[in-house]
Amino acid sequence: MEQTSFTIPLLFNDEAFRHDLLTWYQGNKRLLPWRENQDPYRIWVSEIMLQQTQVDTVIPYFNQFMERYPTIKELAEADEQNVLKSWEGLGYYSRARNLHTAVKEVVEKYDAQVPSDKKELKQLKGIGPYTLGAVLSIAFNHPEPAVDGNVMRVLSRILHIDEDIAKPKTKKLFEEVVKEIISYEDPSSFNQGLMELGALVCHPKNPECETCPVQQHCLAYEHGDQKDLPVKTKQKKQKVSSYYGLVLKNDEGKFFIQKRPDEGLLANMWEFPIVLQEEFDQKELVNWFEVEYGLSINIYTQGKRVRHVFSHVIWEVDVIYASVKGGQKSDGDGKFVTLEELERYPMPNIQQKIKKLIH
DNA sequence: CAGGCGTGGAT
DNA sequence: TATCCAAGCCT
Repeated sequence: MEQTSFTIPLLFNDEAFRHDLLTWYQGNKRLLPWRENQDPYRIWVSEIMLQQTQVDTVIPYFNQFMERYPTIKELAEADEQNVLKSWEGLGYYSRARNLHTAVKEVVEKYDAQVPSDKKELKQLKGIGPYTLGAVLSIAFNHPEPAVDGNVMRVLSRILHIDEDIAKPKTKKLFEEVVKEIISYEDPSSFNQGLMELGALVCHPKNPECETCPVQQHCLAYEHGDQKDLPVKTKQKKQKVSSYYGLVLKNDEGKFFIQKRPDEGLLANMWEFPIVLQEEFDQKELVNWFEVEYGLSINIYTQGKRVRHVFSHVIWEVDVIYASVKGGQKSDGDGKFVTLEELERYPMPNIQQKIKKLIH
């Protein structure tokens, strides 16, 4: 039997819940860099970085990003390559490109002021339902829901909602729930309090119910089945793809790298050339490279296999070392650079692994 | 809607 | 090692 709507139980004391949550949050919130003030730009950047990324991972990136791009205008004027370099290692790189695009739009259309208007904010690249609510509530104190994984987990337990949180439709349900119980006195602390509770107390596994500030409001705790909530369907297993990765060095000791396409996986990041093994056998590599790049290479050894797990695919890259004649040629997005120059190019972690094998 | 889109921490 | 999953968005 599918549940298409949800009504908050009459038993649920939303006023007492707000009070208990806000009191706990006030006394237990972490001191985080993006909580130092309410600068909408800082809140915005932090929310983008925090998408699917843990707080401890974000902190150093956020601090360096703010040091390098203290204001919207400075970010808007930056080269995308430098923005990606600042994002290097953080993952989901389209976040950085979308943020850069959005910031430029804010400079042009809104005089470099982050719009507090819901419709204007929502139209910006990279701002979806969650980030919209987060920026509106945290930066502007608007009573808008900001429903992320924490909020769905916490509220699914509190209100005993067993809808599959992996389904888009379920998030809308939680947004409706939050609209009904959010604090109009302090929407910022309410939204952050729910997330903070999810991060510090109401863990996915082994929730610390005994010390939970809203235990008395929790239906799942009352039922004793908090470990069965939230309901979430499993993700599919990643498929493995095998590649050859070519570390090419010319007579000047420079290495060949290229820029990836402007969309798809690792868009606009740089890499040592790779090719699917199912498309070209190792015997065909020399000819393939000649045809594809117009360069004659000489393979001299095969190195280690590098394994890298992405969110949806696994790469196994056999590293091939080769020399190349001449190599001043740099048509397309490929070029020869020294190891020192290589440091300036944004490269994803899989490529960093390959780079470390150079000796 | 389902699937593409990174990385690292926790168990 | 395997699996989940973390302040999601885009197409």
